[in-house]
Amino acid sequence: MARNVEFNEEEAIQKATQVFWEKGYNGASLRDLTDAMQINSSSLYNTIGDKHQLFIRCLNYYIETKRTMLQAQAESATSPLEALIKFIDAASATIIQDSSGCLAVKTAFEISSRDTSIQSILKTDNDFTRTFLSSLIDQAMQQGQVVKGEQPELLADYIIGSYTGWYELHLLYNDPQKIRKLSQLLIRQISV
Amino acid sequence: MARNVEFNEEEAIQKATQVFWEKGYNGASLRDLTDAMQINSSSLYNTIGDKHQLFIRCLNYYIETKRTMLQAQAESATSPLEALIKFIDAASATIIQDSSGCLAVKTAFEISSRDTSIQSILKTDNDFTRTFLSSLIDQAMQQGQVVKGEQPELLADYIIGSYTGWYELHLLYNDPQKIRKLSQLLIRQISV
DNA sequence: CCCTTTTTGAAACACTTATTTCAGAATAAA
DNA sequence: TTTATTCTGAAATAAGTGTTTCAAAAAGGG
Repeated sequence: MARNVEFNEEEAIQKATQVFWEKGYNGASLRDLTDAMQINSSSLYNTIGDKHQLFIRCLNYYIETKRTMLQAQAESATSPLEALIKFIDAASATIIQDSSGCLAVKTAFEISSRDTSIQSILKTDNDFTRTFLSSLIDQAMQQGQVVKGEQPELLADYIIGSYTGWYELHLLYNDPQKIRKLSQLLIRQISV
Repeated sequence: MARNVEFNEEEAIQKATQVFWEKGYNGASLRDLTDAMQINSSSLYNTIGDKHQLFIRCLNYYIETKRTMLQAQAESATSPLEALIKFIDAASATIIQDSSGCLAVKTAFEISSRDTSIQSILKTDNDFTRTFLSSLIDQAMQQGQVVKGEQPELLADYIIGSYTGWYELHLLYNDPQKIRKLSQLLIRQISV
């Protein structure tokens, strides 16, 4: 009945994500994006929408990919504390690998305070991670592997916040050893 | 002999800082900036320079102002641990006040990985804070107010990193109580 | 006062921005 | 094969970008 879409939408989103990741939302122009996606702007506007809608697709794609990776690491653990440690190790390893930082964190600082729809995506992701971590912390406390006396949710936010801090330090110093030491210190602080 | 500059340069830098702070480097247009500074772009280019040079002036102005404020708090303390606690409290209070986050941290995530001159300004500031904090930590350790067994410099980075993390959490949730609890948790973690 | 020097305001600059238009190409059901 | 529908490419759009130009205004020493 009608012509089919020629490009692979998921591949195009991947390419665009890379551009936003490197240059940020404002730093990435539509030409940068369509060049990387190898599609014409009319195709973009016909299927995905405008720059903002494209960014939301990319951000969701990035968040889902990353969450899957981090949790996969934790699931191979044999105890709650080991799962926590694996999660933290995976997080620090990711930071060391990605030279341009975390798209979610970058976005939080670049535009989240001026764009509530994006803010809410990031909050949802944070809420998810907090729930995941505080469940692990709660289990680890009951097994005596993590010091009781602190609220699991607070400790979860503490871990999430540390992760953001490591990203900044890595962006500035590009010193993998620094990040590894900080992540090990965090593990020492929460476990006993 | 010749005409004088009509505008107050420091006031203009202050106004521009506000704009960069709210909108980020890429998000702030030259018209946004000159409107706020209430000067013509020719005056800007004649005295301060282009957008990049203006930003560097603003970033330095911001960093110096903030550093002065935070250290002033610490200096009124009667013991190294109290100085640390006051520094951390002042940091969390600042975060809660500033609805648009920290310009230095925002800049780190927005452009520092692609702009070495700005990266180096941020590094110098971080280095300065680390030296300041690790000196306090060292003194507090010798007085038995902070747990020995960790390197003061690592703990200093730990505090700096936490601070960045709180900023992100505050940008997303705008929940002062959350930041206060996290800063108190940090104080509990380092002191004994 | 004049004269040199510098600053200012308004406009122009060349280029980039995000977005839209539309003729022609591709598609697949009728 | 026709036909209705949708997609694509190239171009056009209008507004915005950072930056420069330049005549006129201001300043103060000679």
